[in-house]
Amino acid sequence: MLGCQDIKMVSCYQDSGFPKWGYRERSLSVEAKNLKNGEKKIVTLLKRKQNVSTSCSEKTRRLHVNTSVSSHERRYSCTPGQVKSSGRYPCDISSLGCEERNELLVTLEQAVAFVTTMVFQDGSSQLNSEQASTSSVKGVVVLVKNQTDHPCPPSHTSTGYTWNAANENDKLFYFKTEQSSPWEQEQAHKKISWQVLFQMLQCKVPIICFNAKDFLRTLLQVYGDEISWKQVADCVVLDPRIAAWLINPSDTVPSFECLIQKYFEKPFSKGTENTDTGTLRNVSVSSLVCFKIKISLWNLFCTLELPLIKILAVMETHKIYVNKQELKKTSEILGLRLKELEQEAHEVAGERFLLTSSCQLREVLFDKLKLHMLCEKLHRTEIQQLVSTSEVVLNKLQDLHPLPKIILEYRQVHKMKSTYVDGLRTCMKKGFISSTWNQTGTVTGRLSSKHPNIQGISKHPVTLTKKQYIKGKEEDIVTISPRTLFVSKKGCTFLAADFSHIELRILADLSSEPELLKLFQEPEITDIFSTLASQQNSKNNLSKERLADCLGITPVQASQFIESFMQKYKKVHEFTKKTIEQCRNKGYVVSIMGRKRPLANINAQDYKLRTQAERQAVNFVVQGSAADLCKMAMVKIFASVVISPTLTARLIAQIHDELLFEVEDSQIEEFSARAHSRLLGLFSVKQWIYSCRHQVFIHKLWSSLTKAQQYVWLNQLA
DNA sequence: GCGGCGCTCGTAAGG
DNA sequence: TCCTTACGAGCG
Repeated sequence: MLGCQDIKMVSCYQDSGFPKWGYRERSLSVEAKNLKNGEKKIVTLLKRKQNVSTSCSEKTRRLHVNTSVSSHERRYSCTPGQVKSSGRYPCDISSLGCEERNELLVTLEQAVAFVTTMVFQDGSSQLNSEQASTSSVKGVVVLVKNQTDHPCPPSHTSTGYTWNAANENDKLFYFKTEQSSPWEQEQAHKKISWQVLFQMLQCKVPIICFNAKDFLRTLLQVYGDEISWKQVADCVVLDPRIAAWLINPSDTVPSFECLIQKYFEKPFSKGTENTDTGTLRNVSVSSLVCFKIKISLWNLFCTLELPLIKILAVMETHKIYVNKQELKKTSEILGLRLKELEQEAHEVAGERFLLTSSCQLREVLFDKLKLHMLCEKLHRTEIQQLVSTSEVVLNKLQDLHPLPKIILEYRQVHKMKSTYVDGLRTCMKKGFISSTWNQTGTVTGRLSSKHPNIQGISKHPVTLTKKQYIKGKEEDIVTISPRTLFVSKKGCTFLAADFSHIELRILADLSSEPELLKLFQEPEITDIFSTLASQQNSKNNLSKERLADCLGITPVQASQFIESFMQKYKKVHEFTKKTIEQCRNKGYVVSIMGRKRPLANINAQDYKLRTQAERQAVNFVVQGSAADLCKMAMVKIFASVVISPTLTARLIAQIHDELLFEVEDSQIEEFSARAHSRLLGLFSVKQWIYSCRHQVFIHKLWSSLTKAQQYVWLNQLA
């Protein structure tokens, strides 16, 4: 699988606290005179190797060419400056004199790549901490790759690496981000730091960093006054972790060390013992990582995932304000309601028990009341195969006893309180929240968010039917809608741009079923259709009369509709069969943008495992492709805001098929129009909170596009 | 004996 | 169906 056409990324790093780094016979001592223990740790170097195969060299070189044109031009138009602390010594830039600082800035202009690593207070770094360290950031180490010659002579076998990790022209420096010294000195240091960073960001030379998102976010947090989010959005970052995840989204890479383990300790190509790895394995001080991205993933990596890093970093630095008073009030109201429900439940059950415990509830419902005797085929739990107490089961038991209904309401209210109200409060600092976005947390290519999980915030309001919460006020209906707890900044509005039935559309396209595609061209039918599709069980027979009634069409038309519906099923079945077949042959499936998911169990003996893998394969193609499109939309809309001199709209969340923005009221029209034009109207843009005060922008849908436009769109992405 | 910690399980929200 | 996060109970 990993042949010479692979793009190679090579990284050298220091895995002990020892303040020097070695590289094969060339072991270079770093006298970190200006650094403290923890700061000495890190030297990273990551270098892209030039491709060897002529047939793909064009492709692999693209990033290099694209990103270094400007610096390349500059490089030959001026004399390289000599920075005193040349190369091997990570000098603290605060110790530099005025001239030396200028020299440093000149050096930066000539760089072809930067490799950065954050160092934390506790002495750990981005390379040896398990995950985003909770410890605060102390400083940043930067390696400036400054070679004017070609990085590596081409080699013609996968074993013939020429590791050219350290170049004489490379510079290494360090700057603090924490406040420690007296104010004036601090300001001076801060100034040079952000000048350096400014230079790094705007020169469009790749910044290579493990966990690059955390790095960029920190920059925005520390230098937020000096460096704008649009500047950060403009830089070029590379993150080996993302690359590893693209190669196989299933294996998690918790740390840089794991990355090395996976891509270095193992032989690169089967059968041949790499002489370089053999040598290097013996070098106990440093390790190397080499990971590879197939050509097929390169485009996805560069056009989608890398730009996303910056977008997520910017999103994480945006403050989403929360209505604190409302939060407190609703928490109390919900708490009261829970108490009431608890009491009611105890009364009807005839005993006290813990309502939140499914075990205890099971005892009451089935051991004591024997309700399962009166109802057939109740769903069971996954592992222990006990009768479930899930919503579905409770709904079935509703008419047999008053308890299930009480439990259902209790659960609803409890979920609301614990997750959306109290949970949100624990994520808050000073009246606002910022989610953490994980780009490599899913196997399907989706994003995930946590603290709080903004993607999981309930859409639907809960209404409390009980009264007398507030004395004297006979309020008997209170509705609580979690999304309204978020408040936009003054003079701004939350706007949501969302795809409509994205996965179904993708299925239509992938199964290339004309009947199905046609359905999307009739907007009125679309909704009903999708409702039917989601509700319709294969067993549940749909009569043409009922459908005719439902759609307001004649039974003849209805039966035609049903036929096309069944036709769709047939085509979809063919699609799933084809997908599974491909997966069996290749061992993996791909999405429309080339995202991969290997499925080891696809050829398993075990029926259960095999069929699960089959479902996963089909699901991946659809869900993964949808994720591709949504990410693409994100990148495009974000970019259009970044290049606009006027727009200030902030992307604040992605809820899979929906993008949430905070837009200045005066810019709503302009923003909507731009979002719309960028995506050929695939999005509808409307106010986020679904209390739907007014529709801001009426969209054109996919369905209203011509076939040609649809193809343009899809081809653009493919 | 008790509380903290980490784990699995069940449930339910998002898509 | 599948894939996420979050929460609480219960166990060791």
